[in-house]
Amino acid sequence: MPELPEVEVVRAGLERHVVGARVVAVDVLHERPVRRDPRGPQGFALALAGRRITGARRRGKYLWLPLDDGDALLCHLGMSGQMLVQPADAEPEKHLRVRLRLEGAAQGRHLHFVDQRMFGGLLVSTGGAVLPPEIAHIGRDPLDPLFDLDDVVARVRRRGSGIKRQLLDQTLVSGVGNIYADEALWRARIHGERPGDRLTRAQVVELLGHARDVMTDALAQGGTSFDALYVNVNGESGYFDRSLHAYGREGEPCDRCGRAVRRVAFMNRSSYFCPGCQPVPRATRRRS
DNA sequence: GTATGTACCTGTTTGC
DNA sequence: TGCAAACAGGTACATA
Repeated sequence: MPELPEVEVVRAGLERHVVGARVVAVDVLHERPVRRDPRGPQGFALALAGRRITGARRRGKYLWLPLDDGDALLCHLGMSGQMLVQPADAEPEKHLRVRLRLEGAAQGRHLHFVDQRMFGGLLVSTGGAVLPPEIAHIGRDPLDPLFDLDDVVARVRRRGSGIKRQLLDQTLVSGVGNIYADEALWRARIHGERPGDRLTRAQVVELLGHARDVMTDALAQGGTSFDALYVNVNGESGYFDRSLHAYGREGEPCDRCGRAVRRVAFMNRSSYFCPGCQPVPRATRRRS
């Protein structure tokens, strides 16, 4: 389940393996992953053909490959997306959706966009080499040198929404997904349903620091992986899941206090927290 | 602008 | 054994 660390691993892999390559031809094998490109599948393929890849950049969970004409190939991995650099004669993956045939720096190789659940996608962003306009609304992530901590803290403390929902709001702070939100909240000993406007400045600063740290730690280990869906650009799985304290640990003892980790429904998914270290706020206590 | 809920998508697991 | 429901969850969009 790609979050910021996994996307960064993919970005770094693409930077190493495909920058400088020219796209010779594009095969769109399924239309859904290019649904956000207004040109349609054929227009998408035509817009990419002949272009040279000049870089590999990222903001939050989005990554893009700037092209030599000032446009960019914008990519989101969604739930199950992969970008794989493969030999030209490689057997196509079961869920191969888009194939870019490359020459030049990646002579004889293909870039495969593989995505089982197809929440991810690709599009050619007009004039998007520096920052695709399609993701101009996405906030900077905590690993970005220009991340404005004071501004984010102030905005969090102005809203009454639960702090976990805010952590997952990519316009506020990007890159944090369900897994790392639960881990950062566990580290900060804050329950995800605590309203942002009821937290102190120091608490929000500490929480965002933990969000940054948990993603930095994951990045150092090559990203998190829970199943075969996530592999990096060379097909190698990450293994950060061994270091998780909250996510996916329902019923297991908290590593800090020993209380059983609980799971609750949250936004059509799950939240994991320690009822000892992360007390449920009073206003929502009756619901749990 | 804020707050909240839901559709999208497929493979696997769980329950009857 | 077989089928249905639940589950995983990031993003865009709708609604109030």
